[in-house]
Amino acid sequence: MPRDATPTALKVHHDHDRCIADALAAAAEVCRELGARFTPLRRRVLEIVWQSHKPLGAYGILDVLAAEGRRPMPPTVYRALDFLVAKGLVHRIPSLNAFIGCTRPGRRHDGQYLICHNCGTVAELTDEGLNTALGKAARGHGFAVESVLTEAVGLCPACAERRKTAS
Amino acid sequence: MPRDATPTALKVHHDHDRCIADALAAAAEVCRELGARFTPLRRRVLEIVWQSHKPLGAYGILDVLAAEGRRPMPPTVYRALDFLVAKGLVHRIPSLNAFIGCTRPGRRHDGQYLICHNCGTVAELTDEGLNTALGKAARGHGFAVESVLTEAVGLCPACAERRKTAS
DNA sequence: ACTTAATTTGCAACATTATAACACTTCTAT
DNA sequence: ATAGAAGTGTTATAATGTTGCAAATTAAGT
Ligand SMILES: [Zn+2]
Ligand SMILES: [Zn+2]
Ligand SMILES: [Zn+2]
Ligand SMILES: [Zn+2]
Repeated sequence: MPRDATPTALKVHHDHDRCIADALAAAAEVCRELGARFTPLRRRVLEIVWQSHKPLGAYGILDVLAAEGRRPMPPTVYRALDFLVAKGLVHRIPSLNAFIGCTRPGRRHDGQYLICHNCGTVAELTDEGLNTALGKAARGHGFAVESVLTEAVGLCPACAERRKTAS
Repeated sequence: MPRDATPTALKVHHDHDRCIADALAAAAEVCRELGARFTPLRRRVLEIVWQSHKPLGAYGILDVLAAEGRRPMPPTVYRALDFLVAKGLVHRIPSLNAFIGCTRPGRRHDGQYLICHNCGTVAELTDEGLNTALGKAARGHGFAVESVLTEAVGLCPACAERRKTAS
């Protein structure tokens, strides 16, 4: 896969079940490599995050789990999310208080998140050039960057198309 | 002032009272130009935000106002903050749930925020090159960026110096 | 000046997001 | 088997943010 292929979230049609299956398999592999435990709860939370096309909040995850009989309390879900974020399997989008599955798990990376203000989907870019450029600019002022999170708000391709057609 | 002069927050010594006075004067001017009302409450909230060297949360502002006799309720402060953010006088840092005074009020801009994980100060950069680079990358995937917010976490010059000296 | 409309602030109640503390269970390693 | 570590369940609470309506203030028109 080319380094900057268009993020799945920006593609109109794709086999999302496959996305989920791949993500879970990759997560299991990452955990195995890191010696971390990919427990049923963590697996299920990751799956729920991936099943949502939009970023999902912790309480949204709780609702899904509640609907399927389990009745976990907030700390349970937050702990699973903390784990998934720490292992780089999920990203938190601070401006949305919500989480999305990482499309490039395994390697550590700083992402750029493209948030559609019309449909709410979020796509993840990983442009290292942007990060190094910021690192350089900050360094010029004596600031040593360790991690970066970029949130862009705008209109996704699907919504732009829809808007054009409607007019 | 050169376009990318080092942000005030990264300078070790400066006359912060002067910072605050300048910011309030600039805010009054911006509001006048926009035909917006710079009421005492809004002015006071902006002042409180500027008086803090670190980003301040809405409830932190409430505490300051409460300590001086006034007992405003959360909506009062949130509305003042909404106004100040809308007019570009204050920025919200989502990952901190907190606010900082804008160092370049007036012109609309997307900033990069340098958050020191040691002392908590935040400096604002405004590197348009970074924003246009992200805009271009996103556009390559069909996404039309409208606004960007970049949060970098790392070590500020003062803390780096302190750490070097201590070792 | 007087009236009216719009904006701003006060206030009460509530909604959402996140964490602390501790008990209990499950897994891992010796 | 047993001890320690890691994970989960549970209760309660903290921190952050919003809705809706009433009262006060301000701006604008007559
Ligand atoms: Zn990622
Ligand atoms: Zn969209
Ligand atoms: Zn600014
Ligand atoms: Zn610092």
